[in-house]
Parts: sequence; C-alpha cells; structure tokens
Amino acid sequence: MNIQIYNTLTRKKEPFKSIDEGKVKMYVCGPTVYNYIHIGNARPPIVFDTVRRYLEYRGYDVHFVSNFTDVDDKIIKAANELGEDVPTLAERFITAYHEDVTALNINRADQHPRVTETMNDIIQFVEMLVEKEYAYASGGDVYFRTKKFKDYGKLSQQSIDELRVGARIQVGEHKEDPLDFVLWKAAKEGEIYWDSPWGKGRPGWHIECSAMVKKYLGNTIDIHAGGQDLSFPHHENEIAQSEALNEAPMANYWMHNGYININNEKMSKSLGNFIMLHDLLKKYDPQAFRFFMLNVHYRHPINFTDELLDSAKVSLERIRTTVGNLEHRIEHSVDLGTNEEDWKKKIKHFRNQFIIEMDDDFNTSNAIAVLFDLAKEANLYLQEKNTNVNVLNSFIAVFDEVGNVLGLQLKTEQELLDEEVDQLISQRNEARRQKNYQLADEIRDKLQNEGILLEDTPQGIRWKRKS
RNA sequence: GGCGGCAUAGCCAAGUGGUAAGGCACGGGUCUGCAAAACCCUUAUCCCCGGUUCAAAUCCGGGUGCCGCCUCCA
Repeated sequence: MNIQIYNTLTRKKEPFKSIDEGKVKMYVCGPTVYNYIHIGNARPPIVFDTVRRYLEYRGYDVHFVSNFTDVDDKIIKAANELGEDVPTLAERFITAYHEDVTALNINRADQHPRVTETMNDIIQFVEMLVEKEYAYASGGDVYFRTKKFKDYGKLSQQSIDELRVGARIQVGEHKEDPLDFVLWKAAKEGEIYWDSPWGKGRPGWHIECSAMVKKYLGNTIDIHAGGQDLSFPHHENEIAQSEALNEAPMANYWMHNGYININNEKMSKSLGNFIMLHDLLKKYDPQAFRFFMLNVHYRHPINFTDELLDSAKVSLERIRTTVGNLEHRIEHSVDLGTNEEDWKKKIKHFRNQFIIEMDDDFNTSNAIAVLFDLAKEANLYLQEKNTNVNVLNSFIAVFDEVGNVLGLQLKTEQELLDEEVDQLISQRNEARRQKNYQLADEIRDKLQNEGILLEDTPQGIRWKRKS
C-alpha cells in the first residue's frame, strides 16, 4: 500500500514518493500577522498538521516549515491605524496565532521563519534572479520578468496570453509587462525599510516563501501546501522565482485546501461575516471545531454555521462517550470474557481500514467514519456480560492511536470528584437501594444542574461532565 | 472572456463503472425504577435530458443552478 496524494500540478492523485527515503520536506504558507486569524485561516494549519501527523504515523521523518509574513502592506496599514510599530504589532499577533493554533492541537512547525529574519536570504535571492536576468530593477522596485519563465501558469493551468488579457498595470508601477510581479518594493516616506542594492525597501509578497523554502528545505521539496486561493498568483509566482533560479522543480506535490463559507456566503470584509478563531474558541470546544473541519475532505469547501458545529460536537461526543465507557468498564470489571483473539482481530481490522482511508489522499471523512464503526463495535462488546480487560484496552489503544493521528483527544482524563459530589452520589446510591427514587432523582437533577451527568450502568454509576 | 470546482435522504457528508459509508435530527422498539448511554428497525428512483455499457450517482454530450480564481483574501 502506498499513500496517494492529489497533486494540484497534475490534477491527479499520485502515489507519494519522497525525495529521500523515509523523509518528507514540507512547507505550508503561513499567515500574514496583522490581525487574529479567522476560521478560514485555520483550515490549512488543521489540515496540514493532520497530513504531517499521518506521514509521521506512517513512519516518515517530516521536516515541516511554515512562515510568518511579518512585514507587508497590510501590516503597515494596521500598524498605522493602531499607532503601533510594525514589529510590535506582528509580534503580538504571532503570539496570538500560536495560542489559537495550539488550542486546536496543532503541533508547532520545526521552523517558523519570519520575513524580517530572512531578509539577507531574500535579498540574495533577488540579486541572483537579477543576475540571471529573470528580474530587473526599476524605480527602486525589482520585478520578475514573467514572460521569460516558460512554465509560467503550469500550476493554475493558465496560459500566459490569457492572463495577459486580464492583467493590468497599476498607476505608478514600473513594469515592463503587466504580468511581471514585484520582488522588492521601494519604501515610501516613513515606512519601515531594509537596505538593499536597490535602495530602501521591503520584499514583495511571493519572494519570502521561495527564499525560505530554499534556505530551510532545499531547491526541491516534497510537499508545498496552502489554501486554494494561493495557487494563483502566489504559488505560481513562487514556482517562477524558485525554478528560474534553481533550475529544479520547487515541489513534487502541491496540495491545496478548499474554502470555508459562512452560512453559504464567502467570508469577506464587505459582508462583515468574518469569524475570528480567537472568538470562536471562547465559545466552542476547540476539539469540536477540529473535528468539524476534518469531517469534510480537505479539498472540498466547508460551510460553517453554528448548527453544523453543534452537530459536529455531538458527533465527537459519541466517540468520546464510547471511550469513556470502555475505560469505566476496565475499572469496574475484572471478569474475563472469552474469544479475546476474535475481538482483537476485529479491532485490528478497523485500524487497517483507517490506514486505507487515510492513504487515499488523507480522506479524513472516511477515516472518521471508521472511528464510528469502531465505536459501534466497542459498544456491542460492552453489551457482553463478561468483558476481557485486554480487549477493552485494545479498543482504547486504537481509539487513542487513531485519535492522535487526527489530533483529536478521545480519551477523557479521569478527574477526581470533589468531596461534596462524591457524597451526593453515595447518598443517591443509598436512596436507590431503598427504592427512594424521588430522592435519587432529586440528587441526579441537582448534579445535572452543576454540570455533572450520572449514568447508572450494571457495573455501577458512571459520571461525566456536561460538555 | 480565460481557468477551475460543486450539485447524493430533513441537515452534514463519503463513494468516481457492479446496483447508495458514516454522523446529526426524526419516528418505532429493546434495555432502565425513571433516565442516560447503548443496541435493533425505519428513512435516497444520487439536479434534469440524452448517449455508451450486460451494468452509471460514478464515463461521454447537452442543459439548469450555485461557487471560486484570474484584484497581495487560507
């Protein structure tokens, strides 16, 4: 079996083969840090964190790099508006980004390079492009000579001629050709700047990724990923810059995730329907949000509504309840059931099925369906009078293993009850023994109001916190 | 105008040639002191019209509807 990846470059699923056996070099375009990220921005980190986890699960040593754009027009504008300087503002939102994304159980990249810390490499990169005549300085700016790069348009399947028809030169630009794009931008009066061979300025948007990929991962990497909207012009331009200079493919596999809509509308400033992840996470379980995102194949659009997120939360809860019930059974049962091997075989089947689904272009939707199948099987097992601790543990182990790959915490930590609650539960047990169901129900209601749900099982009481 | 995507049950969503996964919601049942959890049952002529094929949600042609990119928005 082999992992299949849908490659935007070829518009096909292809068997994944890494450049160096057992190793994967992967780059994901990161955020421009001028504000909190919105929920659409959260999709690439979630999706590609999951891809990374899966590749690691399959035994690859993954070198994962994701950048921060910490200086650009939007940041400068935001900083001006807030009366803050650019580095302070960027730093603030980088910190916020890490907080938000950590809540979603997204692992840190091996490197998170910033534009401002990669300035020498960027300048060098541009210089080399100028030397090769793929770039030219003009009026303090430097532009990429797009028509000189013959493969231009190969990622987005656009012909240069068609593009040229729609392109336009903005007033005040010094391009030779409308399709040329800026590599280095001269600073306006009062703007933050870095010195360069072309005067004071800052990098254009696309060049940073080319420079960072080269610096941290090399000329050709295995996977380059980002949101669908980045494929043109951002990734197209990255390819042009990098391949013009390196004379080697920039990445073997290009992966792009789909968009998120809000109530079936595109998120946009004009519609005023931006949802900041930061705000969402105050109200919702981050795990439920991650689950919600993974429940849809990464290349398909997702529609976000409160109802759908609620529904995802209930779905996730179903699996967690099963895992909780398995754990509860271990604590409250020493009975040894028979046919241990048969059950273990079944469990193994689900584990294999999970791998088959994920191998198929990271089909998390199907992988999650396997989790529900496993939950059903576990629930059936829990209905047996005698259960075997080893089987229970095997179930839990697979939930844990698979959950980890998806970045979902399925095991609930066992909290200790505080004394008061503990006492109430004892009182209720006593009341039930005496068939004083009125009192028993009163206590149950009281605890429910405090957010503690009681379930009577043949193996004794089980409680959980209301989520 | 160019490039591309999507249309599957009340809702969400897999499935890309062999006769429709999974979840949420709804209804019925079992279990329970009652619940909860769980299990069982029920629920789809796969947007329309043609065509190819023994066989199509799945391939081809033509419609209809929605959407994205081509404007530094993931």
